[in-house]
Amino acid sequence: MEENIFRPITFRFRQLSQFVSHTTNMYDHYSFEDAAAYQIELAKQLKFQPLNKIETIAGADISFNKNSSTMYAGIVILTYPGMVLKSFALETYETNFPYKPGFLGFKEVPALLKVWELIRDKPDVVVLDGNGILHPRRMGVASHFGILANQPTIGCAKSLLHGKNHIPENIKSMTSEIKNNANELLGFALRTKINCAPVYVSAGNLITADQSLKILKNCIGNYRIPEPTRMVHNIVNDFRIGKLKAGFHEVSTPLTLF
DNA sequence: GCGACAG
DNA sequence: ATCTTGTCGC
Repeated sequence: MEENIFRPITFRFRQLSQFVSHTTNMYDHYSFEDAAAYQIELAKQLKFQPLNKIETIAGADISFNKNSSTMYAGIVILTYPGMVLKSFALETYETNFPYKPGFLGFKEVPALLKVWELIRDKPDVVVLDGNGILHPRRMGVASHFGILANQPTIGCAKSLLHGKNHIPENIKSMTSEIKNNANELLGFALRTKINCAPVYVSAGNLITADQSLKILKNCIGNYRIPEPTRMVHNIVNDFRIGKLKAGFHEVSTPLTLF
């Protein structure tokens, strides 16, 4: 079998170990064309299988100053379904890949993999701020992270990137299916709070669509944004403005922070 | 060609 | 995503 010389060289060495030892984003020089091809390759590795025991759940997110290449990445670990904050990790990372709809993973995933290394006890599942397979190439940020970290993930986006759905009833926990042009079910709109826009839930990797939805329903608190995402968003923001420091943090004092 | 478009 | 004041609605 000879090697295909037209295969972009960038496909050969983009595994987890290639990211964690670096401080800057190895995707920075990808063209959008190569990035799209890479997403299609990654999508072939997706697996959707039931998760049996879920005792901890994580939220992962990025914060950054406008026009800055410094990303403030964070991951929080909560009990499930208790939603009690146990620990969190924070780290900065340099990225120059621009934001473009459909390519969020290239901007955020390398930074998230860097913080992921700091987490002592890996959670059973990670919720990402964005989509899983609810994506034109089935490779939203949650699926992208899930493949490279070989970790169960769920995508939870605040607005719709791809697909069509009917609006879920204006009742807490109501859902509606989201399908693509080929009429394939890719995710759900979930009404987390009355009179608020729904969030969009999809499987990332190593989990099923139905289970992703069921889990996120158990993460709804008194806000529109489900607890794992809401907490990590608050924490990475405090990290960005200097109120929290990089590193791994255990939360000894129980309960209601943030 | 036109409209849509996660964070 | 971030920058921001007031304001409408439950």
